[in-house]
Amino acid sequence: MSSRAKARPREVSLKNATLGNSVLIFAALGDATRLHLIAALCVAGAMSIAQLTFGTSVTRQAVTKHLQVLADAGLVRDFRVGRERLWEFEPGRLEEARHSLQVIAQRWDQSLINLKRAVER
Amino acid sequence: MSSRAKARPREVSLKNATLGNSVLIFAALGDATRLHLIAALCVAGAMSIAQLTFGTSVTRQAVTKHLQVLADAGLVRDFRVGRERLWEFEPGRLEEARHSLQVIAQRWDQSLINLKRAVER
DNA sequence: CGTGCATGCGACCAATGGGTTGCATTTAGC
DNA sequence: GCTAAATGCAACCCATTGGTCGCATGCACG
Repeated sequence: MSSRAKARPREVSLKNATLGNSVLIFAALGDATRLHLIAALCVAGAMSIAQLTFGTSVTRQAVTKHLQVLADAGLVRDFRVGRERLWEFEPGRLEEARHSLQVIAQRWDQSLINLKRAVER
Repeated sequence: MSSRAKARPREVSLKNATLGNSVLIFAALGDATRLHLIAALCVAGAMSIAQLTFGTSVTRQAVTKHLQVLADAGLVRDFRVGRERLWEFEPGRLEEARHSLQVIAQRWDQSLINLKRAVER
């Protein structure tokens, strides 16, 4: 993915590529249970659904659904081992989300600078 | 709930302070309309509800609700000017969210390092 | 080759969230 | 003082989400 291509003069809008992509990620992170799952995968590496369920107060099926949401956001990935399905953390997307936040913050700073410059003129 | 009790020496928790605080922020950011509002406030500074509504495809009341969510997450703040209510972006919390992501990523890196060290031993 | 664990899948349910309409309230300005 | 703009507030609606239960399936392993 990463649709940035040739025709990219200077998109002013924020709702484009950079941020539009992040909505899914932020939404996925905006849930305590899912954040907890990510944390578990972070410290313990790949884990099965049953393992992940142990530690949360919800059922196995609920955990499965949460994992699916995280997968849709590209935050985790799964692979099969025997009769188990292991899930692991995918750090790349997280970095992408962090970058989006930085974009917002920077744009804010730039606006402040512009404002200041306009005042001083 | 959570019937397992005593035999639990080390709470895995990442859900502590740092991240627990961020759930609200991430949830607030996980909506296209709200992200759009933040973007608008970012580039244009403080704006009234009516001004913010112009540009979205939803009603004024919907925008008000979104602003309330953002305010609850500490991402925006408001103040009255005459009969208007102006909203402005609050960069502090965003930085906090970005820091949370970094914490996760770092914990991931650390886990990798630990794993590698354990293997090499 | 049968038993049991780990998971997949679908129906179903309650709560929340995003959105709207309608009406009341405040205040700028003539 | 009256009018109109800007907002507050409450009821209401519907789609999505988080969660459950029940049952089917797949695969290890004795």
